[in-house]
Amino acid sequence: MSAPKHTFLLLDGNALLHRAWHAIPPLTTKDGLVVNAVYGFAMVVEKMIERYQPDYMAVAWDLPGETFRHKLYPEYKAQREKKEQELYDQIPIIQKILSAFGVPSVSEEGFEADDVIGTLAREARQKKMATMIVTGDLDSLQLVDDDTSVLFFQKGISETKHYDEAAVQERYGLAPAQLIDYKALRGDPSDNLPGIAGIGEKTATDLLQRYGSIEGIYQALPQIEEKVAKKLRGQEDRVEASKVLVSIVREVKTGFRFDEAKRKEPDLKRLLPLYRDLEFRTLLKKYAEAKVVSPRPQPGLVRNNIQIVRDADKVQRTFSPGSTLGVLIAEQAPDLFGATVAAAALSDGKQTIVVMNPTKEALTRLQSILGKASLVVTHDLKHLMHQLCVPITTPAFDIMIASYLLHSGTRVHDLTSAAYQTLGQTLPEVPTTFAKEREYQTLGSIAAALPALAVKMRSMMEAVSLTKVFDDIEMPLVPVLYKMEREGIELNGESLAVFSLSLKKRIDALTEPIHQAAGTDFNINSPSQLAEVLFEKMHLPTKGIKKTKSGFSTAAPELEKLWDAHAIIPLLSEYRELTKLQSTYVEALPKLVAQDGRVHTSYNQTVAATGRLSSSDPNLQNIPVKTELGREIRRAFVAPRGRVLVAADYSQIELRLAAVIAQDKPFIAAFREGADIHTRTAAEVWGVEEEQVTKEQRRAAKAINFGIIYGMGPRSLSRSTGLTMDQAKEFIDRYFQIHHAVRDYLDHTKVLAHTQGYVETLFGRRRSFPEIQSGVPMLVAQAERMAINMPVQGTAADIMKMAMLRVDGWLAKSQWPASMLLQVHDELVLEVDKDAVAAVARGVREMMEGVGAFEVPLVVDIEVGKNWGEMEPL
DNA sequence: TTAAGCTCC
DNA sequence: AATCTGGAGCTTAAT
Repeated sequence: MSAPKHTFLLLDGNALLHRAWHAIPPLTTKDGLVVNAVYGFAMVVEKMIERYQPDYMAVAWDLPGETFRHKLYPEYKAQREKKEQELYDQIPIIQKILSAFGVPSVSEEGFEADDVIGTLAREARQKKMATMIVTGDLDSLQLVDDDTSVLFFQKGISETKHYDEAAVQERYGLAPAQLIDYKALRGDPSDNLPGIAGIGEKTATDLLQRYGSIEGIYQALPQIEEKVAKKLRGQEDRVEASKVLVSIVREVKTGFRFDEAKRKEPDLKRLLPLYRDLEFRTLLKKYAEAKVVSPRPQPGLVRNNIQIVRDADKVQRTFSPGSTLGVLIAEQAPDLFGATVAAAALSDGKQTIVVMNPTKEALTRLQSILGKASLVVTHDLKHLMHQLCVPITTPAFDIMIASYLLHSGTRVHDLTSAAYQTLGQTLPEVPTTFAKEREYQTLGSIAAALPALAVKMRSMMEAVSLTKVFDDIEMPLVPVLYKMEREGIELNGESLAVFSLSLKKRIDALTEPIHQAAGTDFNINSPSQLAEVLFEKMHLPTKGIKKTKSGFSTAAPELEKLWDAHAIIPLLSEYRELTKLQSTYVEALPKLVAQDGRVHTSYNQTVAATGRLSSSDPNLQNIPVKTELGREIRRAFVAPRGRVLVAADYSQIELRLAAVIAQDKPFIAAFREGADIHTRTAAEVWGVEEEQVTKEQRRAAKAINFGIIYGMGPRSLSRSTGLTMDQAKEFIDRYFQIHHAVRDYLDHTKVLAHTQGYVETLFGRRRSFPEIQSGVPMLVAQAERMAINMPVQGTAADIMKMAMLRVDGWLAKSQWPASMLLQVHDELVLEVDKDAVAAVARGVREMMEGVGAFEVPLVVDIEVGKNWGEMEPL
C-alpha cells in the first residue's frame, strides 16, 4: 500500500456564499451590518476543517464582469437577477476570515469559480493529491474522478451529500465526464441555456447510456427512433457550442501555489477580533474554552485482515462464539427488482470477513453466528432484522440509537456522522454499488470500526447516565418494533374504494358552486390562487387574517373567521376536509397493502427529539378520528375473521406526569381521587362546585392544562379560549395561585435549560438546547418552550416504551394468541383471538398500569372492536 | 425542493 | 412593530 495521499479541500466561494445567504436568517450586528452569509460561511469553514483535517485548502471565487462564456453566448446567465448588495458586501469580510485561517482565495478574470476549481483539482491530481470540492451547486460533478470528489450542500448549511464516481453514477446513471454532454443536450435553465428542444432529463440520460457521448449519438443517428432523431438532426453545431459553454475549463493560469494553501493553525490574533466585531458569540465561545489539542484523526483506513469471500464457511471458522461482532449488510442500489443484498461484512475489530452476494442460506448462517456472539454491533439493528427476516435477541449495540440518545435534537444519525462525532474520524460512506473489490474492502473497513465505535459511544453514554435508557429501553425495544412492523394490520381496501366514490361525488358537487361563487374556475387546492380569489377578487375582509410569506393565509382557523362573510367559506371548508381524506388516506393507503393484505408501517426510533416514536410509509399515527367522515377511514383497519382489535390507551398520561414532575399537590390529589381533571381545574379557578362548571369553563380549563404542557403564553391562551386578554390574565393568575408548583416547575426548567444546556425525563433521557445560548430572543423563547415540554412528553414516551416491552414479554410468556400491531403515542393496538380478549385485556392493562409507581396512578382504558373505527369499551 | 395546509397525540 | 403552544408525516402547488 502506498502512503496516504495528501488531501486538498477546495471550496466554491460563490456557491457557498449563496447557500449561507439563504440558509441563515438575516442576522445583523448592532451597527446594522448584514452578516448572515459571513456567519454561515464561517461555520462551514470551521466544520470542514474540523471534519476533514485537510492538508491543503483554498477557496475559489467568481469575479464580477463578463467571462469568456458571455462572449460566446451573450444570453449566458442573463436570467439571473441581481442579488442584493448586502450579499456581495459580505464577500470581503469572508475573505478576511479565510485569510486569518490561512486559506487563500483564488479567482481569475474572465473565468468562473468552477474553472478555477477545475484547474486546481487537475493540478492537485498531478501532484497525487486527493481533492474534495465543497460546493452548493452540482455543476462541478463533471470534475469527479478517482482522486476528486464533490461534497454538496444539499440543504441549508448542514446537510451534505458526498459524490464520488459511484455516487454520480447512481444519481444520474452516467459517468462524471458524460455530464458535460448531458447538460449540453438537456440545457440548463439556471444558466439560461436552452439545450435541444424536446430532450429532457430522461431522453438525454437514455441516449448517453446507449451511445456514450454526443459524438456516439450522432454516429448512431440512423438507428435512433425517428421521434427522437428528428429532434437531434441538424442541431450538431448548436450542441457542440453548448458543450463548450458547459465544460469547465481546467487550464486557467492562476498563479496559485500549493505551498500557500498548506493548512496551518488559524491566526487567532486576527480571527478572534473579527468574530468579536461580527458578534459571532457561538463561534467565539469555541475558542474561549482553552481547547485541548484534539488528536489528529488517522488518515486513511486500517485495511489489515479484510478478506473477501463468496460463502459463509469462512465466517463460521473465523469467529468463535462469544465474540463481539460488528455487522453490516449493504444493499445494492435498488433496481427494477428492488433492493438486493450485495454484501455482508462481519468483524471483531481484528479480523474482518466480507461475504459477496450472500445467498439466503449464507444469510441464515450469518444469523446463527450472530446468535452466538456476546454482542452484536451494527447500525440500524431493526433494518438488519428485516434483512435477515428474523428478530435478533442477542445483546446488541445499535450505533444509530446510541447517536440518537447522545444527540436527540438532530435527525442525522448515519454511521459517518456518528463516527465523526464520537471518534473525530471520518469513516467512508457505506457503498451502494458494488462493482469492484474496492467497495467490498470499504464495507469491511467500516464493519471493522464498529466494535471500537461502540466502546467509545458507550463510555460517552455512561458519562451522561444514558446507559439505562439505552440498555433497558431502547435496545430491547428494537425486536418488538420489528415484530410489529412485520405483523402489519389488515386493511379493507374495498370499503375504502366505496368510500372513495362517495367522496369523489361530493367533491365534484362542491367544486361547481365554489367556482360559481368565485366567478372563476381556479384550482381550489392552491392556497395562493384561493387567497387571490377570496381577498382580491371577492374582497372578503382581511382584518384579523394571518399573513403567510406570500400573502393572506387561507388556513382553516382563518377561514373560520370569515364563516359568515360569504357562503363560499363553508363549501371550502368541506372541500378541504374531503380532499384531504381522499388524497392522504383513501387513495394512498390501498396502494401500500402488501401481498399479505396488510399494511406494514415503519417505526422510527431515532427521529423525535423528545423520545417518542414516529411512524411513516405509511404514517399510522395520524389516521383520522375526530370527524365522523374521518372515522370512516379508521373503519377500514380491521381484524381478520375470528379476531378483534384491542386498543389500550393511557388516560391523560401527560397531565398526570406533569403533576408528578412538578410535584403539584392539588393535581396529584385530583388524579388520586379519580376526578375529571379539567372540570376540577375549572371549579378551583372559578371557585364553584364541580357540578356547576359550564362547558365553556371546562373548555378553558382544558386549554390551559394543555397549554402548560406546551409552554403557552397568555396571549395564545386568550385566543384559544375565547377569553379576553384581561380575563385570560386573571384566569392564569388564579390558576397559578393554586398550582404554584407548576409555575415553579416552569421557571425551574427554564433555568435548567439555560444553566445545564439540557433537560431530561424522569428516566434520564436528555435533550440539549444549544440555541438557548444564541442570544436571539425568538430562538431562546422557542427553546424554553421545548424545554418545558420535553420532560413531560418524553417521560410519557419512556413509559409507553417500557409498557411495550412488558406487554411483549407477557404475551410471549403467557402464549395468548395476540400480537401488538400499532403504537400511537399513548395507545397500543393489538390483534387478539376473540376468545382470548378478556384475558389479554386484563394482562395488557396490568402491564401498562404497572410500568412504574408514581404519586398518581397510571390509568389505562381499553376498547375492543372488529375495526379501528368502531371500538367499544370493554 | 419548499411552503402551506392538514392529520394525529 | 409584531410575535408568542410541544412532537411528528404526507400531499399539493409552485418554483
